[in-house]
Amino acid sequence: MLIGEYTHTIDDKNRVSLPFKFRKELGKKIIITPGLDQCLFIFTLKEWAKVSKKLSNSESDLSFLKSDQRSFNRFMFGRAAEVELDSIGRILIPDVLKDRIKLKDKAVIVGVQDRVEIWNVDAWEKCEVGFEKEADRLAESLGGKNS
Amino acid sequence: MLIGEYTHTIDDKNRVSLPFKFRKELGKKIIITPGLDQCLFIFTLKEWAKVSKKLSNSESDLSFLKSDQRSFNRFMFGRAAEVELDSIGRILIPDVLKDRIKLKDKAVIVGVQDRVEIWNVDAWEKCEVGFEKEADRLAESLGGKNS
DNA sequence: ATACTAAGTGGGAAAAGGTGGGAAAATTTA
DNA sequence: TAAATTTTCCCACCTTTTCCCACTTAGTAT
Repeated sequence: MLIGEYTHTIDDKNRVSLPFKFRKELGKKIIITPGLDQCLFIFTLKEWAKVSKKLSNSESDLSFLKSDQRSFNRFMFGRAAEVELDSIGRILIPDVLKDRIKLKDKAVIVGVQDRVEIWNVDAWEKCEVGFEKEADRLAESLGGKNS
Repeated sequence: MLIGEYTHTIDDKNRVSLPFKFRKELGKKIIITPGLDQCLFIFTLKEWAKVSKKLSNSESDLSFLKSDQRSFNRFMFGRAAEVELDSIGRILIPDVLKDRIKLKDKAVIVGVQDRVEIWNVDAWEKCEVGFEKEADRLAESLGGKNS
């Protein structure tokens, strides 16, 4: 399971170390895509296979017939990239994606169960403040659903 | 069952001894996460497996499509860590979590049935005062719901 | 009272993990 | 085709973490 939060440097060659603890589970190649809430998603190849299957087969197999679906799939697939880790576990973040979330020289790398998220440092901090305010409400609301 | 309250030192390497009485039940590895009410939760791996399953299985498998779910999962998984006890029963508290509840050089470690909680000393004392005042009302409220 | 044990605290040395940079390879451009 | 720029691969450094050993304090028994 991918869990935990790390702040790593993006060097002048656009390289970022993926946290050592994630590497075994992520494998040698990963898929990086635009994520929701102004972050990037990283999936294992296996997880990506599931996700992309789910995204296409929502109701009909002909997902391109639904306008919303078309838009969302363009968003996710259109700028997704398969990226290989170098010999010591670093990846290159494609420029489109880097610019999208305004990454500078630091990035926060977060494990969220089955996926990894990449965040702009400031955006992540704001997000964390939000969690703390909302945690009780979210817990109550999710607690209610599952029980 | 995990019960009792202990005050232990946090040394300059962020290490804390888990109370001897908890060690057998906790095992060699534990999961530490942000908790509700400004404390930290410690789960056994087994207990964590249950908790994380509950958190992920919303309705669809693509839990990242739901905004509340994303937030809460970032809150819980994003700052969780799997931590191994050293040879004499100490754990390292990750900086993010230590800062979150403003731990200094002492921590209160509390057994609460299936989990252990870590508290800032002052916060715990306030909390205790609160219990004493509220105990009757809480008892009524819980008694009413369950019976 | 002293010695012994059990549990918690502290610190130094070795290893791990993250960062940076140079040279080789590849690609682009003139 | 050659020069220039970008990308890739590999090696080296350095900080942080981990591991191990020793000390301290409190409780207990002889």
